[in-house]
Amino acid sequence: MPSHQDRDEIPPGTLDMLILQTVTRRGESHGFEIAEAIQRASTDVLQVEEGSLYPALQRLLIKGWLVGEWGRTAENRRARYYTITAAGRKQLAHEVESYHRVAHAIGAILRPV
Amino acid sequence: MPSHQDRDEIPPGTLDMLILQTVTRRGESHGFEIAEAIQRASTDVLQVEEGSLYPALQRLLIKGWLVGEWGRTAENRRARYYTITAAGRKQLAHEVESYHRVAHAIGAILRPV
DNA sequence: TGGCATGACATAGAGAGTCTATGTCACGGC
DNA sequence: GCCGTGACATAGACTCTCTATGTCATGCCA
Repeated sequence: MPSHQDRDEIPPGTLDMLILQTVTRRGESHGFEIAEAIQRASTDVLQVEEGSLYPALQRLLIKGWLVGEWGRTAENRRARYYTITAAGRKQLAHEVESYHRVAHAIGAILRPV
Repeated sequence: MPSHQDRDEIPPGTLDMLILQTVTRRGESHGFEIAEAIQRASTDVLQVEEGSLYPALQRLLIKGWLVGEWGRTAENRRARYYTITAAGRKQLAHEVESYHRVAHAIGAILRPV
């Protein structure tokens, strides 16, 4: 039977980018939704643990890249809904650009002439 | 004038893979050569600091993925020459495969339908 | 011959970021 | 009225890269 632990870890430094991107695409979302969306969009390759998710969301709030607002889910649970800010959009653009530049450089090393 | 600090950092977790790949391509190499080769192959996007390089080489020695042998450079400086082992080749293959799987997943999130 | 820049390796400590494990709290079904 | 569950939260361990510093021998050059 296949291992139940065959998911990869989120590469350090990329979680913030993935969260910002997910909130940008989905609009206002709460933590659980964001984590699920990342896992789904990665076809189950990446799984965001709660112990990584919530500290990351705090960072993004503190830096002003997200704003949070307490609300209620469809099942009437309390939840914090996050929205991206203008600064967050700018930051996301920077991170995506940097990510692609680095990924391209690594690709050049892995696939030498 | 352009900033002289516009290089990106090596993403945590990828340095070992880049070193193994570089030693595989170049054959027997010493530390300085490896760092320079990575920087060149990345078209100067990535720079390996000595404080990252030597601990990484120690890790790879301890894990048995590289073997090291003291020798002399062309300029008669002492240097440690590293060669990849069979286990190192296997490990490199694993890391490259995992890297591509994760990169693909992240790409899917960044470029949504 | 004596100082000194340099090549090459090495280590200590800081800082960032993810993970595991655990805890809290309120809703709502039974 | 209890308890599973959704959702948020924190503490601590661990990994890894960086900055800063140190060592040591070679060979140039005054």
